Order: sequence, then structure tokens, then C-alpha cells
Amino acid sequence: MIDPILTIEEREAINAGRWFSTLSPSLRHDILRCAYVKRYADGELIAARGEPPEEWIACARGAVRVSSTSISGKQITLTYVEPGIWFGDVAIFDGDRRTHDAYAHGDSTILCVAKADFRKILANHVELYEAMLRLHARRIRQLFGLVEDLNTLPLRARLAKQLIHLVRSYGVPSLSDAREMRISLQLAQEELAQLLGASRQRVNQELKAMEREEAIRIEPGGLVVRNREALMRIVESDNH
Amino acid sequence: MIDPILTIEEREAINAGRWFSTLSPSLRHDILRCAYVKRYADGELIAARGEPPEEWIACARGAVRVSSTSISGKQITLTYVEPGIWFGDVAIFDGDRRTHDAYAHGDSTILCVAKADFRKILANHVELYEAMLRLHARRIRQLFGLVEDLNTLPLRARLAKQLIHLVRSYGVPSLSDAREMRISLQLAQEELAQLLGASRQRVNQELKAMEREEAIRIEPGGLVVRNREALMRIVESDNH
DNA sequence: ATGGATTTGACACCCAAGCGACATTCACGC
DNA sequence: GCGTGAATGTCGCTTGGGTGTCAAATCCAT
Repeated sequence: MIDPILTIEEREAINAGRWFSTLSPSLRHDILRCAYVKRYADGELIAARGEPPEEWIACARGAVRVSSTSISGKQITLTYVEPGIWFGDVAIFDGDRRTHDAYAHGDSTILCVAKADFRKILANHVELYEAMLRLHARRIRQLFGLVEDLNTLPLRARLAKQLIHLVRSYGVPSLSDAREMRISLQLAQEELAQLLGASRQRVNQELKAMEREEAIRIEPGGLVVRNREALMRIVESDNH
Repeated sequence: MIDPILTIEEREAINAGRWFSTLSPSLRHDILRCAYVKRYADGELIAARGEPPEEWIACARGAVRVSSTSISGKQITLTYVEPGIWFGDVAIFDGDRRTHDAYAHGDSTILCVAKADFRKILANHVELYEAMLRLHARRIRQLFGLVEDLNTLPLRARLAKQLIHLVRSYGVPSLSDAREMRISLQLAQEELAQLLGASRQRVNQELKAMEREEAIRIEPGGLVVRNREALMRIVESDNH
């Protein structure tokens, strides 16, 4: 949590964000003007469920694991926030407590806007209202999809879907074969399991099956997607 | 779909809505001024997934079943919208298609605001921006909770939770014993199962078990909650 | 290198839940 | 009444997925 200045790459990640980049230059400027930087080491707690919300946050480098621990003690992960994505706004709008814990996954940098500053910007830019509503609408859509998937798809299909999603967000060309994509986000199988709400053993079993079917390759340093179409076929056909 | 005027009760249901009633009188007036009434018979389709969104909707009488059919043909129900609740806004904000089908459950009345009128009201009332964001924040919170429950709780606990929710929304004092509450929303066990994403048989089995434990009573004409605390204990203890 | 910790792979076993089948009850229209 | 169809109550079978366990592989710090 030192060095209050973003690096070039971090700044670029923020500016390239799917949502942020749609805002007008003047609004972007006002947001960045009162944002401050925080840096975290791997595994550090960024915000805890139940806390009163103090800031609106974007990931600038690394990743933020958004998760919660159920009463039974079981950890479940909602998502990994990639660079350029903003979060933590829900609690600011309804005035209630934080819904989830947020941990740095790998050394990470985040950008924060204090609640009061955020409200000030909102007051000056109706555009931000529109944009926040768009952001929320997207999120609600994603959650609808997730609920539907949890209700209907078997683990195998959900895993395939998650891999497709991960490769879209974190995919880099593989070293060995440029037509293959490696998922640069370092996820232990245990963490992948928590993201799917399943057991580690089961996830391992399905990954191995997919490897046999030559859809993916399991490498130290990350999963490699060899055949995206095969994964999509699994999603489609499994709920035939 | 006749009679463009709300009855007294319908009007009251709208005005008593948890969210709507927090709006300023002038905003409420502007919304109602350009709203129009539609009436549907039991089972009629109000809006279909994939359609372009034309209006913002509130339930005024009866109930609206918000559901979707997965690729496999399985129906799953997200929620039953009770009188006084507004919905259908997500698609308006992100400009995409409708996420779900909406059916009248029992003879129902809805209130609609055309997309263009809605935007006009937004332009005149910053208050509505704030209010919509609050509404979305609530919805996202609910969905977070649902995802977590789906991932961690066994059917038994989820069913108990759903019953508590239903009795809060639709509970009326029981005829036989005023300390008991009847769920006035007429739900076949099959429909309850779809709401939980489970099989009808399984739901029946758990309902019977709860009846033996004297937490509920199964009556023609609706479930009766005899002991709400017992249900809450099931939710708590089942994920010990 | 070497020894411990973490991660991965592969079992066996058990339980929750889906599914098909069928009997029973209920509502209701004639 | 009686018959028809829908909703409900119960089986038993099968399967997806959790849990415990253990061995192998990998990673690292000394």
C-alpha cells in the first residue's frame, strides 16, 4: 500500500476497461482526479463482508477475488475481478453493508474513490447515473444467467462455460502453440472448485476428462485451452 | 386487457409498494400520469424472453411469474412478482433483449410505462435515477443471496427459506387459527418445485416431512405455516 | 540436493436428488 | 351419481456429486 501513482500498464488497464472506456473524457477525468491507489500483496484482505462501504473500487493490476464464507464455513467465490473492472458500488447505493469479502489474488493494485467523492461526481454528471444503471443491468443479467446455470447445468457443462469465460478474460497465446490459449490467471484447482461451488476432487476429475478429450491441457502455470469449440460443444450438448 | 382504469385496491397496492412509496409525490404523479393498465387472464403471456423491451411494468393485482425455459426444455421460475413491485427495467437500461418470460399467475392486472415515457420522466427527475439504482442494488443483493444459497444449502433448507419468504409476501391469517398464516398465493407443488429448481417429487417429500414436524400444514387452497420459528430453525441448523 | 508443504490425481464409499411409474385423492362438469 | 383430468403422495432405481484417504508430483527454502 505504498506508491500512490499508477504505473503505465495499470493506467492503461483502467482506461481500456469495457465499461470505463465508454464514459466521456470529462467524466473519466473527474473520476480519476479524486481516485487514490492502494497496493496489496497476494492474499491480503481488501474489504470484508458486513463492513460499512467507504469506497468504490476498480482493479488496476492482478485480480480481486470476490467471495464469501457461508455459515457452514464453506468458502464460495463469486468471481475474479480483472483489471479495468469496477465494483463495490451496490453497498454504496442501498446504504447497507458489504455483501462479500474481497481478497487480492496475486500482488494487486486497486483504484479507490471515496463514497463522498463518488456522490459529488454523480451530482455533477447525469451521465454517470446512466452509466451506473447500465453497469448494474449487465450485472443483473450475468447473475440471472448464473442462477439459471446452477439450476440446470451439470458440473461438467458449468466448468466448460467457466473455462470459456476465463480464457476470454485472461487468455494469452500459448508458448508452445500460438493457436492455443493459456489462462494467465493462476488458479489452483481448489480455487476453481470454489468458483463453481463444487468439490476439488470433482473438478479435477472433469478437467482430466476434458484433457483426454483434447479440449484442454493441464500445465503447471495455468490451464491451456486447446479447442474452444470442443468446450462450447460440451456446454451445448450436455444439456441436450 | 379491457378497462384502462385501476380499481381502488389495485391503486392501493401500487401506492403501498415498498419501493414506490418512497418516491416523492410529484414523481409518483408523473409516473402514474403516463402509465396504462393491462389485464390478463390466468396463464397468459405478458412478455417473452428475447423480445425487445417496450415498457416498464408493475404488478397491480394477482401475480406475475418470471421464468425461463432452459435449452433442455426445463422450466425454471425466478420469482413471483407481487402487487406493488416494478420490474422489466433491466432490458430498458442496457438496450438488450428481455431476460425472462412473464406470465400472469391467476387473473392479473399490470401497470405499464412506455420506454419513451420512462426516459422522459428520468430526464425530469434525478430522484428517479437514485431510486432506480437503489432498486437495482436491492435486486443484486437478492441475487447474490440466491446464488449463495444454491451453492451451499440443501433443498430442505432452501424450501424452508422460500416458505418464509412467501408467507412474508402473501401471508394472510389462517381461518382455523389466527396465529397461523396461510400463503394466499396458489402454488401447485410442481410450480413450487420450479421456483426452487428441484423436482416435484422431492419437494413433496420435504413438505410432508415438515408437516410431520408440525412446522406447516398442507391444505387445499394453500400451504399454512404453523410455526415460523421451526422453519427458521431448519434454515439455520440444516447447514450446521 | 533434501525435506517439508502444497498441489494434483485417483480411489472407494455414501448420500442427496432426479426420474419413471403408479396409486390416490380431489375438483368439477355433465 | 359418474367419469375425466389434474394435483398429490409414495415407491424404487439410478446417478451426480460430496467426503475421506492416500499416493504421486511439484514447488521451494534452507
